[in-house]
Amino acid sequence: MVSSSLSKGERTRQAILEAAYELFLEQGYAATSMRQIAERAGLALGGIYNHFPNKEAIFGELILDRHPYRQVLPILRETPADDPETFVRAAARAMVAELDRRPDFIKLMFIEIVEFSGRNLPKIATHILPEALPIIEKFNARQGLLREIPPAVLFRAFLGLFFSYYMTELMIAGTPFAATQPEVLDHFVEIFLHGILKPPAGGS
Amino acid sequence: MVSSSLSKGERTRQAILEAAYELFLEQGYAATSMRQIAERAGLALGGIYNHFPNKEAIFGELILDRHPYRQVLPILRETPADDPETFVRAAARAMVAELDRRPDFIKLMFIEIVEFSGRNLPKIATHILPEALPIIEKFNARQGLLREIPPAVLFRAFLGLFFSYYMTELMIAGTPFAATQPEVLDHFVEIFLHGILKPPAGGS
DNA sequence: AAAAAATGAACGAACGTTCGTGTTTATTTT
DNA sequence: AAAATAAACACGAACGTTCGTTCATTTTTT
Repeated sequence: MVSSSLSKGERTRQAILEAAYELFLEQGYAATSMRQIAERAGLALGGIYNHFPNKEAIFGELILDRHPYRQVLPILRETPADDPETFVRAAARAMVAELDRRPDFIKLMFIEIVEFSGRNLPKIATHILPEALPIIEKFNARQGLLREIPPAVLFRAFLGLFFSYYMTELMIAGTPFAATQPEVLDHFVEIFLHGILKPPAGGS
Repeated sequence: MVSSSLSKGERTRQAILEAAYELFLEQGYAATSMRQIAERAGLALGGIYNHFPNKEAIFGELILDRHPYRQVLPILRETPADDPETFVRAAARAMVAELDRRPDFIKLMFIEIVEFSGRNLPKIATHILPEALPIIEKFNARQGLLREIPPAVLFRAFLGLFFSYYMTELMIAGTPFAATQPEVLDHFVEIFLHGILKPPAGGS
């Protein structure tokens, strides 16, 4: 009998989490039944309760581990930060590409907000803070080249602007506005770096 | 008998919509039952079906009329646009204040995304375009003072940046990070106007 | 042999919707 | 103005499903 590195119990536990994750994303939390989870995880209905006390416990474990920040922060951490301009440019691209690759992380957070009234948000934020610090430090390290704005605020604005870029891109897909030019992301980078105002005449 | 300006039928119809609206916001769509809606609207269960063919039709009507854009666009339209700088400053404040006043509009949109997989988004976008045009025009009118970025993109970046400001403000309320300084919004305005980079020496 | 995991029938409760019936409002005919 | 008819609205029991959870039992893993 081939033995896995994980115990049998741990393996079905993971299968339950993965099945629930997929179903929550497809249908939301309330619309997903324990029977569906059991079926997709490949075990009988009652078996779930050997691993989780109830339905909400499954969601509670998922929301801590799969969250857009958990998805995006590692990407940003690995983006080289030689100077702010190239960092922002590269980081924006990498972040949007990653969200595009796995849009599901965002949806799980929305489910949390909609169906749990954001009850778990504080726990999530606390859970994630350590990962955000090194990236904030990237803005801090080049402070000499930046306006006098706290690095954490710069970071927050960065996340917000490009996160919303991705969200609106999603929203208008399949609408009459969908004639979106590919350079819009570049415009966003431009705004983040230099602002919307025309530079005073003669400037660089 | 005191007669209202609305017919009896129209009045209970509105009562149903209002009751459903409140309940959807409190619990989400799937977790709200027709019985709850009937009770809060003050009529019997079956009576709902004299006004709506089914549950989804109630939501479909709500999502068209109550949407963060519908809430925010009128505010922005009334903000004076003498020059871009004061316009952005005033508009950002007004927009955040309005979201703060009625946070529920946002949640309804999240419900749409989570529990209907954004199925209604194209309809919503089309529905709202006419209201957005005059505001985009505000950016366009002062094009001489702005970088060469399409006005619609400027508008989108504006909405995205300050919308996300509000969202993150919401998220960190009640967390250890909540020591947010009131000037963060000013920093966001600064970034939107001038960017994050320090101006070249000797600049304005 | 003991513990852990899997099974599926069963439970009571709640779900969205239908339906027959009664009641109120509106419209038409006297 | 009154009476008669039609249309709209309100009711709540009932239908067939499905829900989350429990449980006694069997199978598999330690």
